[in-house]
Amino acid sequence: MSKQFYITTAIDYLNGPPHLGHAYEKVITDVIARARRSLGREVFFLTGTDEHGQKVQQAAQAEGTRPQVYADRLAAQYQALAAKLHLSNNDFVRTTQPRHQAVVQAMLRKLHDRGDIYKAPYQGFYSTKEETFLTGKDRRPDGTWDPFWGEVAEVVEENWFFRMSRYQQWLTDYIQADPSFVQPDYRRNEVLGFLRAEKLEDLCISRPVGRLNWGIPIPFDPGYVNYVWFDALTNYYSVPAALGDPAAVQPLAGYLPPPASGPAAPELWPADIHVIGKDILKFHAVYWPIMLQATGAPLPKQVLVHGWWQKDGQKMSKSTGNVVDPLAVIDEWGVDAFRFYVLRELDIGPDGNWTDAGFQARYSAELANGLGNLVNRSLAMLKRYRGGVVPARHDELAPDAGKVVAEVQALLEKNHLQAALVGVWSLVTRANQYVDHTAPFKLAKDPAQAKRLDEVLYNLAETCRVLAVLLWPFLPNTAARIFAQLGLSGAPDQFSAAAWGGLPAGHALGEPAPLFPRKDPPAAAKP
RNA sequence: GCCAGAGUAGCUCAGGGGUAGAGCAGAGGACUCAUAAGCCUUUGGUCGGGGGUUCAAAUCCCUCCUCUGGCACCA
Repeated sequence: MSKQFYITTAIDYLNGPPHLGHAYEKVITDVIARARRSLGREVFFLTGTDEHGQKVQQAAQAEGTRPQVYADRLAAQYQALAAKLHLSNNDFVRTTQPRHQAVVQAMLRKLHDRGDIYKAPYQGFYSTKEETFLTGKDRRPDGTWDPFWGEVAEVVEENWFFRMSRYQQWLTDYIQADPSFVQPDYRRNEVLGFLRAEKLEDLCISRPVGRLNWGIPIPFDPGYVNYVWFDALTNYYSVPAALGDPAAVQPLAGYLPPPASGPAAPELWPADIHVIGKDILKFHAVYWPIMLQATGAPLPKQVLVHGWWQKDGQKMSKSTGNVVDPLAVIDEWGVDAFRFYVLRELDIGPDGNWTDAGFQARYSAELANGLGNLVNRSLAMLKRYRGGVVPARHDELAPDAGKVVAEVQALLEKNHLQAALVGVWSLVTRANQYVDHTAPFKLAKDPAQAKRLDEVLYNLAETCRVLAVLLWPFLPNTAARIFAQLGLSGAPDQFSAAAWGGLPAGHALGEPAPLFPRKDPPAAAKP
């Protein structure tokens, strides 16, 4: 067994139902996972939910229920989203799972023994009403507190701290030495920028149980629960460790019970890519590598940072109502149309802007009229003129297809998903041009042109097959439907099958049907 | 405020000393296999303002304007 390609999404905090941002991050991660599998790697794709903390505790309280009951209900929504997006995740981690908590506690004990965790007084301004410490940012310019916070008192309480500050220089050197550790480059520059400008402080990692009890207990101090960092970030590591991955288990030797001997443990750690949103960059590019370094565990190879979506040029917010509900879009347009729009519209990195008009334009122009119509016209002609039986191989479009296949492979290996889609569509366009230039519908009227018609029809059908293979990581449903319409069994899930000439002569097609039905706009009301 | 980055066709953006580019949108045309889709042709820009360097600037320099991102817990 060899090291798998291990990729993760951020885990979602259960403070509300899933929205576009959650769905987007999962789609790009899924495409990378599927692409690597298609290119021959064994892949482990992890997503999950972050279930502890004050907001969950309070939300449960407000409903008069226990936090675990509340968390179960919300987590089910996120699992349903994963299914609805057709994610190919191999596991779904929940931070309330015992397998996760055991690893978190093991890591804390090791760091405590090593002296990287210490207890100290924490001084701050505490709002009893909101049950939270306030920071300087919450203070108004004149130094007073907004009445929203109620009575604010200066409080000193003991807490546990992680000795992060001593790793600042090491981390700076590390990131400087490895340009691919944080991507895109401008995010890496941001990290280096504040590592240069600000002094890292030690991290407060606990809360007294009197204030917060919905958390993983600090194993060496029953008066405290763990606060966020060692709980949430550690999910990436706890799942491999719980599965018995030697690279994850070994650094915690003596702190974790030895894994039950069972089926061969997967080799996952270190993660190849953590896909995250720009809002949690610092935690993943600063806190997390330091936590791992202190633990003596290898660091993930890359933190890949995506941007946020706006709607119609404005920040999405529940109060203004300009939100995009991914589930509603999928119900109306299909999951592949949703995946296509977010992948084609926005490159990984910058912020994007969702517009319904833009969505419909891409659906209509690129999916229905471009890809869908190409497959439909190609297969319909093969059915009509040749009874749906594939003619002898002919290679007229092979060079064009081969060029696109090579280009898309190179782009997939660099996770340039948007550019890869542009590349795939260049083959769609090429094939549509080919139909017009060769005019098989005219050839069909002249019996003397029968051989030429065979050649053209083969090139078109084979191009459709190649397209299915190329599209698999992005639009798995559509790729599978193209295969089915070509009468091919199995899934187009191996990139090597994109090599020209896979359709055998004499093979019988399935039944052609539009892949993306035209959506006529509702009858425009004329004034 | 500080640190990055960006202003190029109606829209989204590429180009980075030598005759302004692509996709979409718009206009026109020939066709008819197909989801009235597709294909071909085409209109359109003093490259944010001003100054400078140069034989030559969208490109390099200065300056101003505007916008965006980041500056420690919202995907």
